Amino acid sequence: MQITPAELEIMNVLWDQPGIGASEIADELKDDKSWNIRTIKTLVGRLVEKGALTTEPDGRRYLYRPAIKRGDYQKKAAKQFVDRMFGGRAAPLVAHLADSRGLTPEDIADLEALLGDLKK
Amino acid sequence: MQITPAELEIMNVLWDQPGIGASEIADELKDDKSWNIRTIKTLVGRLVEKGALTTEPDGRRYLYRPAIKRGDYQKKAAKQFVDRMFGGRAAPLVAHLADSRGLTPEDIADLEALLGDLKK
DNA sequence: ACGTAACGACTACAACCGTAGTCAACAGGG
DNA sequence: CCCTGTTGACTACGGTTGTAGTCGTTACGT
Repeated sequence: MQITPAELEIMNVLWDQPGIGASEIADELKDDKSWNIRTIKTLVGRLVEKGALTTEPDGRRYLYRPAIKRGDYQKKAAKQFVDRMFGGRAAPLVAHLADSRGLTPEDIADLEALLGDLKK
Repeated sequence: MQITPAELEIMNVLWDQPGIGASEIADELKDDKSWNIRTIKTLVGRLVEKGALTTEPDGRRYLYRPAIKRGDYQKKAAKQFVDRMFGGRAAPLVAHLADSRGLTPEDIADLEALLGDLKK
């Protein structure tokens, strides 16, 4: 199941607040993206078609919630990205992030802890 | 400059062997992708249009080489990916990779070295 | 010298993506 | 009770992407 960047914005809102309707999604996004409510409904509709969202009737409308877990999707996408971009090697990716200051001190601490676990 | 997944395959070949022609690219890819030579030429043409490749006449044909450095592109793509997928945090990405066995022991060693540098 | 094969230039075309409009039904405010 | 706004369903449409075909030219083998 392929989720496009625009669709991912919708998924992110619903992963944070599962079980809301289209207009609540629009409220949530209106500060970042200037999307017409129609656009949001189209994206939601496509996600439902793809099976990425489940629907639950709520009176005259639907409430939506993700059919896949955020972590699962992130894991798959991360693997795919590293494969395509770095031939499957993760270290160069982290090196690039470090180089572009994409790593906060917090990230570095987290990574250290993670590596400690991995070595065991 | 936007490079699509299919185009990236071409770029990867040319980053490894800059200055080859379309049929050499096809040779290089024929084991992994079953692409018609026409398809490859279309992709190459689009990359040239976009300015991602430079051309150099070689008799009756062209030789191609990347106009952008692999590392630069990787860095930009990595940042964009982490922003979209993980809200800019790198640690969760690495955690997912670790979880899906996307990290080789070699990666882990590299990351350790990298973190050593970063802490300084 | 001639046919074949390879080259670049141009064209094709369906699916997908971003962005939105139309339509008919209905719910709620005055 | 009627108007207005909101909802889902369906439709639209230009641009991008993947995948390739056509055409005219030219180099090379025989």
